[in-house]
Amino acid sequence: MTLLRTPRLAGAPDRGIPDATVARLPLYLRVLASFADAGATTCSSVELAEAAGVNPAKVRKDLSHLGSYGTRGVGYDVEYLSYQIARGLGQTHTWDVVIVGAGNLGSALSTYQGFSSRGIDIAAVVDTDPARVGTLVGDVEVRPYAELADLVHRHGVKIAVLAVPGEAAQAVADDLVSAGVTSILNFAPAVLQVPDSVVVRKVDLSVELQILAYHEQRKDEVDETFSGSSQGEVAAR
Amino acid sequence: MTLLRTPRLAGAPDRGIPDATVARLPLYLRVLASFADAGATTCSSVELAEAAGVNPAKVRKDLSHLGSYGTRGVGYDVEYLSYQIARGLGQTHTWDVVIVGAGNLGSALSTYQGFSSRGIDIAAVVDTDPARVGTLVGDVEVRPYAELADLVHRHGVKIAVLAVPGEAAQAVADDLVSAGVTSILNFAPAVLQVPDSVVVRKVDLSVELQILAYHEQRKDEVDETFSGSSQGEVAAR
DNA sequence: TCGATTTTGTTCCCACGTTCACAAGCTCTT
DNA sequence: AAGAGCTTGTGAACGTGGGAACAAAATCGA
Repeated sequence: MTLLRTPRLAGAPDRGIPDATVARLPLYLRVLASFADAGATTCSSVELAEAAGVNPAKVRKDLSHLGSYGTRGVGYDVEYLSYQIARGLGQTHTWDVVIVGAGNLGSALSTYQGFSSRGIDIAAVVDTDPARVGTLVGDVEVRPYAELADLVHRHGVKIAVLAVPGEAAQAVADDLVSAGVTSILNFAPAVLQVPDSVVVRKVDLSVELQILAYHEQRKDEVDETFSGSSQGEVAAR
Repeated sequence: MTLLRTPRLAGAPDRGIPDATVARLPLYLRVLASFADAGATTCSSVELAEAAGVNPAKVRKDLSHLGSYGTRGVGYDVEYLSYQIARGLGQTHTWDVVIVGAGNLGSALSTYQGFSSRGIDIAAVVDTDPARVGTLVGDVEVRPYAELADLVHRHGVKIAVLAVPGEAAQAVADDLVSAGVTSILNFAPAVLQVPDSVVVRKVDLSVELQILAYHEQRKDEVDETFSGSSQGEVAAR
C-alpha cells in the first residue's frame, strides 16, 4: 500500500518561490543590469550563470519559478527578464525602510549606494543618543528614537533595520513590532523574540568571521595530516 | 544493478563539521557565555535551544559533531562545552584579520565590540584614500593600501574583509590572494573570481533587504487572495 | 520545406539538513 | 539496591536544494 501525500495545499497555486532562489534573484538582477549597460539585449542562461558564479541549470530552474520568460534556442531578453525578476521580488514599488541606530553601522547602511535602484528607500534614521540626533547620515537627518512609531506610521514602513547594541535589540524589536513593522533585518548580536507573522533576518559580522576561522583551521589540520597531497576543496557558501 | 558510490573519502576520518552546524556553533558559544555570566554551571539542550531560538534536537545533533561532551540525565557543563566548541571552531588561537576599505562599513567593522572575545583581532586597516590614511578607526591607524602585502606577511594574516566599492573588489581580491590571504569576507556587491583554495563568504546588505521586500510582497498577495483566513507562516531563515 | 543547431524548461536522482522518536545512560529517591 | 525520572546521542523519515540529462521549441541554412 502506498501512502499518497497531498502534493500541495491543492487550492492555492503556491506563488511561493523557494528561499534559495529568492536569495539569488537579486544577484541575477544586478548581473542583468551590467549586461544592459554593456549594450546586450539578450543573454543565455550560461552567460548569466558565469557572471553570477553559479551553475547554468540552477539559473534556469530559478528563473522557471517566475514563469517561462525565455525563448528556446535564443535565450532571455535582458530588459524583459529584469522586469519579471523585479516584479517577482516585489520591486513594483519602493519600500520605505527605517534604520534604528546611527552608529558606524547605521551610518554605513544609510550612505550605501545602490539601495534606491533596488526598490529600497531609507525613509528615516533614529537614535537615542542626543549627540547624534540632528546630524546628517547620507541625505537624511537623524531623528530622536521617540519619533520611531510616528515615522513608521507616516511612511507606512514595513521593513526596519536594527543596528543597535545587543542589549537594546529586543526592546527595539518590541517597539518596531508594535509600531507595525513586519520585517526586521537584525545586525545586533542577539536572538530576537517576535510574533510568527514577523520575518527576521540576521546578519552577524562576528559569526561570519568565525566561520572563516573554522575553515582556516581545517586547512591547517588537513595540511598536517597528509602534507603533500593537495586540493582541500572547501566550498564557499 | 546498483551503483555503489564511495560513501566518503574512505581514508580521512572526516573531521569536517557540516556547514549548517558551523554557522550555528558561534551562536551557541554566545548563549553559553551569557549562561556563565548568569552563574549557571550546567545547562540542557532544551535551555540552549530556547536561548538560541532553534530546535533542541538540532542543538544535540550539532554538538554531537564535536564529540560526546554531555552527560545523560544532567546536561552539558557550560564551561567545558564552551571550550570544546571554541576548539572545534578554531579559536585555540587568535586570528589576525585585515580590513580593506576604511569607509563607513570598514569603520563599523573596526570598532565592532566583541571580535576580541571571539578569537578575532583586527591587525590592520588599509585604504587608498590619502585623506583616510593616518586616521584612527577604533584603536588602529589606517595604513596606505600599498602596505597591504607587507602587513599581511608581517602579521601572518589569512583572513581579510573586503569593504570597498564593487568596482574595486576584484582587483583587491587578486592582491589579497597573491599576498597569501586564503579566506575573504566580501561586503562588496560583486562576484569574486578566486582560486578554489580560497574561501569567500559574501554579505550583501542590499540583497538582504530585497529578500525582506519579497516576503512583504508575499504577505500582501496572500492577504488579497484570501482575506479573512490567517496564518501566513513565513519562516525566517 | 526540412534538417541541423541552439537553448530553454523540466524530470529524475542524489546529497544535505531538519525533526521526530527512542534507546542508552546518568542521578536521585526510597 | 532498584526503580523512577531526566537528558543525551542517534537512527530513521521527510523535505528542500543542486546538478546532470533530456525532451520541447525556436532559429538558421540549404
